[in-house]
Amino acid sequence: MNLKELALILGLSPTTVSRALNGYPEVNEATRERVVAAAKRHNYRPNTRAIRLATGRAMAVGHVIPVATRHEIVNPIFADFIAGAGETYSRNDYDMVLSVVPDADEATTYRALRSKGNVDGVILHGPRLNDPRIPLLHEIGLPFVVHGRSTGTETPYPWVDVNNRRAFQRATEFLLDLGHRRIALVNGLEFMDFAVRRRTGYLDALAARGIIADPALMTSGEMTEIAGHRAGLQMLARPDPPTAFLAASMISGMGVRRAIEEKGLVMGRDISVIIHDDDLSYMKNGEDVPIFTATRSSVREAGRIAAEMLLDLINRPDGQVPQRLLEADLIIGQSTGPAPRQ
Amino acid sequence: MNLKELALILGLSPTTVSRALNGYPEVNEATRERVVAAAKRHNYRPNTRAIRLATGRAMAVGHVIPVATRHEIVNPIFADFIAGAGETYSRNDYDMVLSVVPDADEATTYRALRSKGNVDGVILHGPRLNDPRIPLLHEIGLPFVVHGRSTGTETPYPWVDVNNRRAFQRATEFLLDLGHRRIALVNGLEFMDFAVRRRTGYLDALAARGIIADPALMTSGEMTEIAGHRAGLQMLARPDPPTAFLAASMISGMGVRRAIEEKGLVMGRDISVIIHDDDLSYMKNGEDVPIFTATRSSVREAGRIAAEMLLDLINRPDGQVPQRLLEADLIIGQSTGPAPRQ
DNA sequence: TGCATCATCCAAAGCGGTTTGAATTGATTC
DNA sequence: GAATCAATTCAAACCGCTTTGGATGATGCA
Repeated sequence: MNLKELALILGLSPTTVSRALNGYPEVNEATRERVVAAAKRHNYRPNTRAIRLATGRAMAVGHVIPVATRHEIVNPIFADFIAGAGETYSRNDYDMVLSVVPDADEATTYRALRSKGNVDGVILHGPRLNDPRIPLLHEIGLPFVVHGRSTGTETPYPWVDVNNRRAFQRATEFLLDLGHRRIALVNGLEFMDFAVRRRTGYLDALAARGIIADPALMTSGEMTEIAGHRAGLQMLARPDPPTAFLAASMISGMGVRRAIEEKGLVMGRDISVIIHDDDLSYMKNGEDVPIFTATRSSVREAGRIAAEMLLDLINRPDGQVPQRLLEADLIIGQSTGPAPRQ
Repeated sequence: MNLKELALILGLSPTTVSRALNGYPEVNEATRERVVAAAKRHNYRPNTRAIRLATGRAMAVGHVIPVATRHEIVNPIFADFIAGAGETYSRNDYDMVLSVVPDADEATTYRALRSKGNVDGVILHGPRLNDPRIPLLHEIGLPFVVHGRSTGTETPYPWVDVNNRRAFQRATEFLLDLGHRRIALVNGLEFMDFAVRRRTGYLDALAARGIIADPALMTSGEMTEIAGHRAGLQMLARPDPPTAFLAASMISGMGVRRAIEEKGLVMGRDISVIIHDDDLSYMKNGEDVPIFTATRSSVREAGRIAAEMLLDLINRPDGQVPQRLLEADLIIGQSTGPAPRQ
């Protein structure tokens, strides 16, 4: 069932039918009702491909998932971000198209998406310091929203980000208030912007109390259980081990916990741990009582916001450059306690 | 730069340029080279929207992600499955479009995808017993591949699945061989097909040794850390606790481990644990030495296979109904050992 | 030489919608 | 009674490609 057939059945021109269904004012209300009824009855649904060609809009948003060719890791927060964003897209009749691309080909992918007209805009994931993709997207004129920020990028660009610096600063202050002085940072990869901001927050908090950060207590790496475990073991094996850890994620925190327990120590009593909790649906930080004390910010919510921003940007490109900073909550769980007396 | 402009520049008709670029035989080889060179020079990329309308094919594959309205969980294996499938799509110039849909609206979504012509086929995720989506897709004639199977569905349908029954049977046998008699099953939700098959494998192995399964040692629930932890605690608190656990995933296994450790027991010595390992990139089961003894099957690989099947199905619909059963490896790690003497 | 064949290219008709510009009608105004 | 106007409707162009059905010469063969 297509427009022409429907028009024939109704004894109207395709023009009028199209207008009736799209809510244009220049069509008699009685006619419109007749058309709408007929459309429902024959369950007519306009062909998306035709609409897209006719309107010149893709009615689709791209998410480019870079897969690092070295360490083939897909970011686990991805599923939840997508879930958040997807709801927004569905509501607005946009498609979400995912491109899984070896990170070396990312630039090509954006260019192709643009010139082939597959999408009206994109969400940029995992921004790095001075991320080259941002000027690239500006250059090719494809609307975009960054999930995160990119330190070093001069020209303004749309983003939604968690206040990572502030979150880790607060977490560090909280540990300091509990009497901890040797606080370890098990950070994400520090070419990622968020990781650098977190380190800054951590360092700021230490500096504010006149504590000199010990490079031996700072690592950065993949946010996996394994990496967290390894970092934890290494640091706890030192002659002057930390009494507390800041871990980059739920998952690396679990690795740290495993290291603590392997050493015969008890988390929350001997060693404190604070994680950053993205509030992933399949990786909840406890139900009523949180397992970990955590800085929490829902990545799903971030997805929702980013998607709304992008659709806005696509539909009125003249507006301001939207930017949104989300504050993380500090959730007190069972993994922290006063620093043990030496 | 579009086809017409390029044709004008070359002094050729759009027809010839189109054919030259699409490798049709009826164009002079010299002409083809000239066209290809010009296309590259002006970096012409045909408009996808136009191709789609003209050819009547969407050049896109849909993945419908049902978001359960009750427990808002996004399946964590999703990211890796997508990564596997996405590679295949990119290579074949197909788009992957994700629809995040409240599970109640799933049927409507398939119907709409079909009649609006957004996709040429879909991957069905998370099949249940007697899954109504399978007859639905058959009815509306949208090519599809199921990731998993659906017990009770009579007519043949295309699928790729892990041999879950066999995997859990082997895991159970392995524990039995180690002398364990009280083996607990921390299963996924048992309206999911894979969970039922796993239970069957577990029960088969027990029955083959003449062991009567204890209902108190079987739970099914969300595959989260929390749920695994809760199940572990409950069972260990019994007067006749299990000496071994089978856990449905890496994540629920970590919950079980936490329960074991909270009880002051040591995993691999006091209590054995075997998990099913989907080989998720962000959740590796150890590097050289696996943390958990596990039945392992890469969900990413499954994604790759499913995608290839689907594209095949789309491009020659006359063929056989493809079905592919993947066997899981049994990986011996540190989480299992001989059953302790009572 | 005449005719069939082949290689090469093109005009034009789709694909299924949207949108422009104009036509029709009845009511209103002068 | 003619002119004006608003309310409706429609024919046709268009979006940018693919594909059908020729057209045009050159070549092969009897």
